[in-house]
Amino acid sequence: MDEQPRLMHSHGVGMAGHPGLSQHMQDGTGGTDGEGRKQDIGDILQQIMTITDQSLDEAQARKHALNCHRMKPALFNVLCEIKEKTVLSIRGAQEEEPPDAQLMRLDNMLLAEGVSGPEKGGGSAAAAAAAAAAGGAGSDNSAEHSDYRAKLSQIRQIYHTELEKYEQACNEFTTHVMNLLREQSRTRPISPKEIERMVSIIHRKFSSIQMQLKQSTCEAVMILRSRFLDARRKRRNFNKQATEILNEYFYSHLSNPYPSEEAKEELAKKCSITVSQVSNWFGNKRIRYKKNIGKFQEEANMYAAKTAVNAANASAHGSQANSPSTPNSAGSAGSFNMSNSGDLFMSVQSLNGDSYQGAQVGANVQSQVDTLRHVISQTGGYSDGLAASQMYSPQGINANGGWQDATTPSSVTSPTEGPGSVHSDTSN
DNA sequence: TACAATGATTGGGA
DNA sequence: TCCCAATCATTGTA
Repeated sequence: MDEQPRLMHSHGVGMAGHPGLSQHMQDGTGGTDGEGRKQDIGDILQQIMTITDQSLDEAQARKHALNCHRMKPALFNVLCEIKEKTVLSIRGAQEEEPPDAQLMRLDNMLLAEGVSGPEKGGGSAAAAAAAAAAGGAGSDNSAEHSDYRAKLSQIRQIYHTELEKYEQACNEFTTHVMNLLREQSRTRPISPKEIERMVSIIHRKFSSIQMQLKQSTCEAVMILRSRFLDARRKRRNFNKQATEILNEYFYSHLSNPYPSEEAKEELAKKCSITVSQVSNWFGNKRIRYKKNIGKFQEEANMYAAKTAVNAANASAHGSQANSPSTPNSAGSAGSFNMSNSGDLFMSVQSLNGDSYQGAQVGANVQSQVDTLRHVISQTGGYSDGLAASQMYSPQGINANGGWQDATTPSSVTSPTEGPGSVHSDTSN
């Protein structure tokens, strides 16, 4: 550091732009003193040239003598400036580089994924976004979600550790090089500008390493994310109970199989699946049912009978028509009410054989029909519902291929429809 | 292994 | 935003 003032005092003014040298030579162009100084410079150059031939001690002594020589600053100034001009002509074009767009993209991505920036929220937000994109969060999904977060956190930790290492290494190396250059500036012409340039070169090199680190981190996040989403894409069939619950709801609301948001949530809870999965299931079911009604008739009959039997059992026990296997089995005030609606009677009427069922329903189902008739006569008050249900086609699909209007009599005819119950049929 | 069943995704319409 | 329709991709079964 204390060598600094000895290197270059100023730039640009004086004879040929070499103030130090000019100061010594300005009055010497025509006099004997000038001749003497030229001789001095010649001596210095000669000494420099021969310094390597001397012994170490001798060289050290000579070095010291040179450092203290009155012409040294001037000579260094000249050499520095020549060097400066040469280097500038080579590197001038590369000096000012615009901020790297690629680096900015990487930074933005790392920030968005929660790898860089504040830890809280970022990663989980990205994971939540990924979860939402893949259809919500169930019990399995939340396990995957936490797995995703754990892995993301691991990536984040590695990234920050490496980044710290790079920064530390960069600082250490920069300091080392600066010290080295300052030390060397005693014996060779090195300007502060050159040291600065060297530092910026080092920083550039390290930032390119940093960019590689960022790129690798981004790649790791992308791989993690795609794996996470792919795992979600792998479907698993719903378990039997879930399918039964969904089917029961579907067939008991056949005139308008559009569960409300509350009903979907309830179904999702009962089936241990997500609301999106419930929506998907109903979407698929409606279309597939409509496309091939005949194929689903037996299933429809079975669920209608099942629901009716459940209703009968519940009725026999003097309570509402709840069963453990039906969506409204919880029996809580907020649960949706799916049985005993007009839909059920629609199915019951179908079972009576006026339409397609006549030829298809087997003896077993026929006995269920008898049971249902019995249930109807016992529970009473259903005649209105029966009449109302006659407004619908057996499958609840109108002539246009769509389901009946949402304002179906199902909610009107339902004898157990309480004010607190959530009826999905009004959702559309 | 072929085929059916089924959950998920995508694009378009209202 | 929800739904429909088509389609994809995986799972289950004969």
